[in-house]
Amino acid sequence: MREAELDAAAVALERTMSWLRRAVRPTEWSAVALSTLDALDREGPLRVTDLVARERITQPGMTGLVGRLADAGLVERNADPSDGRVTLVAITPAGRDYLRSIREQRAALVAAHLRALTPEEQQLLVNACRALQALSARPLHPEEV
Amino acid sequence: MREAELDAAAVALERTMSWLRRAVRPTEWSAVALSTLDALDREGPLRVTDLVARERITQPGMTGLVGRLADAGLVERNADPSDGRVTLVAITPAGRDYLRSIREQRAALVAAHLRALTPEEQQLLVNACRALQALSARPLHPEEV
DNA sequence: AGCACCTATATAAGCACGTGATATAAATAT
DNA sequence: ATATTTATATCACGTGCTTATATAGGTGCT
Repeated sequence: MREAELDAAAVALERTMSWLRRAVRPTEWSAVALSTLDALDREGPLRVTDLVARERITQPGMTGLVGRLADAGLVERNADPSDGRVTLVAITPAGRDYLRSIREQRAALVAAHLRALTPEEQQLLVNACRALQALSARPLHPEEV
Repeated sequence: MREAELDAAAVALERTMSWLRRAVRPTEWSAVALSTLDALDREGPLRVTDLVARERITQPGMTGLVGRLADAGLVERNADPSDGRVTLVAITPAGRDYLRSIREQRAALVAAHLRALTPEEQQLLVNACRALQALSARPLHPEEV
């Protein structure tokens, strides 16, 4: 029965994800691009290979994305002094600004919807915040499922 | 301060959405396609225009998507007896089967991650289920944000 | 040192799935 | 009846991925 509850929670989360996709205004950058910027913002400079492992995307896809982000000035590519093969990707101030503006805009939209829920429902979601953070902090191993 | 809590919850939800995108295995069908199938499954046959209003997609895009789904046998297009212009789109049994298999697979993956959280965190998420359902049931007006 | 192999990234060609502009056909209004 | 509006379809195109392959740097063995 605890299993059933967890399954129900998983389904609810998945459906909420779908709702969020429809709720947020599409941006000029793809979901992968935003997620990549977020990773660089929170974890500092990363190699292309690291980003490939994080995002569900192929290596050439990530190379192309990094190239477009660099052209737009949102990230910069630097050489790794200790290994001539790798390119270290770092977010720029402009990238941080852009990311923050998107986050604020989306949070405002979602918060507006939250405000329309009942106070009890709002409280339940506020309480669940910690758990959501723990969940979304979980690393993803490519071998699973 | 309640505002701040709601904002924090909104941010946590948004970040969880991003995590879910990375967590789930990409399917042969796009997120829009799955969301469209879900809408047809839960609300019954809909017109192309209804689907356009639900999903963040243009009308030609939806016409194309419906065409591909129909070619794959997941939906069928029928004429509306009361209005010769509209095509009513309905999910087929094969479409339902496919949708169910995806939902089960994703729920299993998310549930596996939930099981790795602390019991308290699990309980918080189980409790928040009702609120998530209420949130994801909210209709989206195109004029907002 | 020299050679084979491995690893990190880049390049190239192609395809899926969107977009905007426009066409067509049915309904509605005058 | 004709004009206008509405619902869908078609067309040409672009972005952002994909797979396959190339290139250049690192590693290990003799």
